[in-house]
Amino acid sequence: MTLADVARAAGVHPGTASRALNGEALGQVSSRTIQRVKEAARRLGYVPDPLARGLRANRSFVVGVVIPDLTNPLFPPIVRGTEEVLSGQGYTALLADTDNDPERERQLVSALVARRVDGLIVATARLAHPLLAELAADGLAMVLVNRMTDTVALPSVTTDDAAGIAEAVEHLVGLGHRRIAHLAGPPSLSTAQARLEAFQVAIRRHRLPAGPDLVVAAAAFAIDAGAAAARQLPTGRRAPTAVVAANDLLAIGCYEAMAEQGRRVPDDVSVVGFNDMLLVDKLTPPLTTVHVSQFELGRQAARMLLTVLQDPTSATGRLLLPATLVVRGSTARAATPGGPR
Amino acid sequence: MTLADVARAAGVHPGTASRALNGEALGQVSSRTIQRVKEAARRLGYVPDPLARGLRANRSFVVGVVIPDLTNPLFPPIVRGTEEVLSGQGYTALLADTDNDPERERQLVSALVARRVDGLIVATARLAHPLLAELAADGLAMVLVNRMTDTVALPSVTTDDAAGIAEAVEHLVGLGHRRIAHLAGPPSLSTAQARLEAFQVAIRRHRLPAGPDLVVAAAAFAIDAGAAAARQLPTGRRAPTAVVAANDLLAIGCYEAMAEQGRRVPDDVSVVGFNDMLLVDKLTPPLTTVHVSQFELGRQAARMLLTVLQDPTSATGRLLLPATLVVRGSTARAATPGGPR
DNA sequence: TTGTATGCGTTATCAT
DNA sequence: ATGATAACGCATACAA
Repeated sequence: MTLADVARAAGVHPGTASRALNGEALGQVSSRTIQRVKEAARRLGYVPDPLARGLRANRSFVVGVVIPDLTNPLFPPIVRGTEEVLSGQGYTALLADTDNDPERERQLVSALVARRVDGLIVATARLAHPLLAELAADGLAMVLVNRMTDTVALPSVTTDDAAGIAEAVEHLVGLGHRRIAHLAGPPSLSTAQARLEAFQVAIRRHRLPAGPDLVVAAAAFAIDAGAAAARQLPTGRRAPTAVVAANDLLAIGCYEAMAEQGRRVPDDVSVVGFNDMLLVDKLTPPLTTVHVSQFELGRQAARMLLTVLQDPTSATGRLLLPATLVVRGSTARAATPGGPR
Repeated sequence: MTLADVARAAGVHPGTASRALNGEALGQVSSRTIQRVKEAARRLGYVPDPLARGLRANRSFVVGVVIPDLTNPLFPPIVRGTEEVLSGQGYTALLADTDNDPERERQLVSALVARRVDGLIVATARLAHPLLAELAADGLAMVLVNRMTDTVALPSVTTDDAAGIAEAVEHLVGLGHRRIAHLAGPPSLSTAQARLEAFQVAIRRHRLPAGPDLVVAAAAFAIDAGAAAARQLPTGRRAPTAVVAANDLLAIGCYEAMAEQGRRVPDDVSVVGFNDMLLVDKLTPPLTTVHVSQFELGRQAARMLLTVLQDPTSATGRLLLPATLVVRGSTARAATPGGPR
């Protein structure tokens, strides 16, 4: 079933049939012919060939979704969100999992570009990211999700990290904590940076102790890295009574490190995570964490990209989605040394 | 950079350039020209256009990956596995998340077919699955992964469910358990069916009590459904001392139900899961479960599909990947009533 | 408003 | 062994 078949059945020229089916916007085809052509198309079960269309029109109705690691529970909901709104608008998602490897990312992205993707939804942004700058310079439509870039201003949909961290610290302060530590993420990522800065702001606002030993950066957003970092927190008298982790995985690593040191959560030390990842409510104790709707992150990113695709002149900026603390069992009132037991 | 550019740079005709770059198999082009063309292509950074190639050759080098729910931790590793081997062979993965909705599945699959996918990797198979039968009848290349179909014989890569369940029951019997229950999955899925059958076989082999109250099917492979099912297990004297869950999520639901009933895991009741999902080793107690390499499942499925695509006459069957028990903290020696305390 | 012609980048079939 | 040419299915600039 090709366009030519439909045209023949409708008794018009293929070119006319094409216009009848597509560019209604231009309104330069008689409504009677439109009816005839559409009817014929329906009757013949005609379905346009995206390949031919893409080859000719230079658009594919395919969007590339670039993910650092699908195995990280953070990202599947994002992908689902994008996929949902994209497929609703006739687009499909071409998935690329970079495995956190910039080299692999380059390869996969060129493959996507070679396939003439109409745009990219990128969840792999690092603060310094030459590749993204190049792509943007080439005029490729692009929306960042979850993480942002430092070097080049690109449309993005991220979490309101600052608000989330502020709320977390507020919560701990309310419980009487004063020595609060931060388990930061890898400094190359905007999420890590934003949460660290928000933490420092909150600490200053509440005039809490801010020794440099109370901030340790993990090498990656992963359980092991979180445990390793948590082991470097001060112990004994200088030990924090609460830890704000930049991410749930780091918080889980913190659980492990605390257990090794014989410190109980939350009796001896409170722990707060970030993201409200799947299953963290099933841990012992259930993790108090900053909830983020990853799903909504994906949906909004897709919407933003579609907006850009449909009107390249439309203004795009940075959308920050709300983050709210959900209190579970990993935070408790600070033990007051010398106070009531 | 088009093929014509490369041809001009190499001083040959585009047709020749095409042959030089592709059909080496036919060996009908002088090796000197091959060198020249390849050199020119490399120098110019030529990358073939998959759309044009697909339009002409009637293949897209795109494979559709159909997933029931990317949010279920079982599936991301499978997707990654497929994506890894596909991208290694010049293919890309078009992702479709059906959200467990057959209607949505139909839509998404037609979209994939319209895009001329060369084949499908399907993780959504139900035992009775008309859509898959239709597609197979239409000659679409297809490999099932994780789940199989009953009605039509399709190439598949799944877990050796029977072996895994057998080992789990063996382990429990070795710990002295005799009243062992099974938390089965939804009967429409091959994985649920296979695990249930394997459980019954094992029970018979060991001549264990097999009351019908010791098998409860959950409505879905989900935590809530698992908890609901576990609540229906007998309590009191007839209560099982061990539960084999068809899936880790069901096992987690079982944890909850047992906690509600005041029964401790593993002291009062042992629990075994299936899949060795992410984070189940961080639960309290860490879950004893049957480990399956979902990643490998995805890789092998992709390999099988590529084999079919490259040689449609090649024999394909059912590949069963090994499943091995990993013992953690959720299983313990059976309390021997009247025995030593 | 509709028809005509051309080209998107490749590959396959012919001829040389 | 290579060159010439057509065709894959569609969209668009131009002509009518």
